[in-house]
Amino acid sequence: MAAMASKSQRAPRRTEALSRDVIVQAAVAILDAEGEEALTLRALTVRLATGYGAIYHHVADRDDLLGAATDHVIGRVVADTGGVGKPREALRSVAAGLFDAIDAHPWVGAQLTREPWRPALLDVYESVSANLHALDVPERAVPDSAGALVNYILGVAGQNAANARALAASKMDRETFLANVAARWAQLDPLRYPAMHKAGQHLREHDDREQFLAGIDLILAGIAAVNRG
Amino acid sequence: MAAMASKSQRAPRRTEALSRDVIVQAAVAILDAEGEEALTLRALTVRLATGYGAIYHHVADRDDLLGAATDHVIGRVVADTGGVGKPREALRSVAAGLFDAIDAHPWVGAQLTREPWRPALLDVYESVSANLHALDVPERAVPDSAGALVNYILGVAGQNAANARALAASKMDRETFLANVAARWAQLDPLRYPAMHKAGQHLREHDDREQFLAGIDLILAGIAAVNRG
DNA sequence: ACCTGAACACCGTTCAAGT
DNA sequence: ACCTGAACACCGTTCAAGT
Repeated sequence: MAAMASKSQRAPRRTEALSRDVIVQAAVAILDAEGEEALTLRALTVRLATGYGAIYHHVADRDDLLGAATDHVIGRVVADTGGVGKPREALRSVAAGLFDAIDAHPWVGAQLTREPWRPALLDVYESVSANLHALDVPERAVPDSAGALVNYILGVAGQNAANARALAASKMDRETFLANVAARWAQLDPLRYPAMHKAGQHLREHDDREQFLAGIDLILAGIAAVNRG
Repeated sequence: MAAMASKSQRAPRRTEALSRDVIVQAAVAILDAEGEEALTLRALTVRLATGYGAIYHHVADRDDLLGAATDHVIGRVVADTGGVGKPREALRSVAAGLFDAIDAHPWVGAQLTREPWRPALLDVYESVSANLHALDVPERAVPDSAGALVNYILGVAGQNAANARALAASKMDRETFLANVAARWAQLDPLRYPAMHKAGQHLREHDDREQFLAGIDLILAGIAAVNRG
């Protein structure tokens, strides 16, 4: 009743000061809860109880915000895992840490690829290169080797993001979604698509994280083999 | 003058029938010329001299069209290169063919990752798996090995797309753009980013396509090494 | 300096109406 | 069956105006 007394009541406004960091955290929360396309400027103004201009005062545009959110998630992963243990273990743990972060925040997978010059990926490259160096990979072989690892990680990251989007769009639970994918593959013509047909039959026993790490090991074995010869 | 006689003259309409294929080709032309964000429904109606409904009659929505355009570009690459020569050469030539297609149509790189269940990627997986099989990779090792190769290719594809977008946005020519990237890397603190700092100094001698193929060879060497042991 | 929110230009998509 | 194009719901972004 009291609220109705004055016409055209304002929405309650926030009292604490806004900052780039507060905005980035709100963006991450929206992205985690509802995915990339749910991150609209309107949704942000509602969640932060503020106006458009306030957000644009701290952030250049939507892409800048998406990039900052990605850096926010990836930054600590690399810092926490890059220098731990022997180089081979450190490499595996950077990779696993990235996989887990992208699994928890699938939108990061799409974003990492989109703006590769951002700090997030720079840190990944640097950490991978440093560990390869520690593994006694010859200096001139480091860039190609690091590129193979990082690009592989980016590929998996992108696939994860796509899968998460598809899973969300399907509105099925994870179990039935995977069963559906397997069924679609199994239905493929076994003459035209023998490998995929077969893969459809074995999807149950498949673990994404294990396969990801197997790929890392494969590439590390390749790096070792090439530099031995 | 004659045109002015009747008020509210209609835009000239196409005489030939519209088809999904004609629409896909127009989409590819727009994507190649101006990039992904230039592909608007409005731009399509103008180019095809038709209305929105005509397009939606042949195509589910914008994502469907983007996917069909990707299949259009990738489909023939795999068909043309997958079965040529010895398995190792066939594998290299599928990879190189994909690289060249993505280099010529950078938007494909972003799209391939976005909808991985589409025919485009299915064909790639199948071709890679078949050639690994022909390389005598043990059956149970094929999925992980194919995954490593395909995800690596997708990672590079995504980077290529991002680079093309950045190059277009910068409005520099390729030469000065690369020089700028190199300069930015070279400016990085050599203590915090020693590897990237060094990479900035060698970017001139760097060939993306060579590095891509070096990565393929690295992974193939890894596959061979893991299955030998 | 920091914030408000109406207004602008532009999307993808729909659908009643036409042939 | 195939096509038209006004209309709708919704974007990101701007900017005159407020504190």
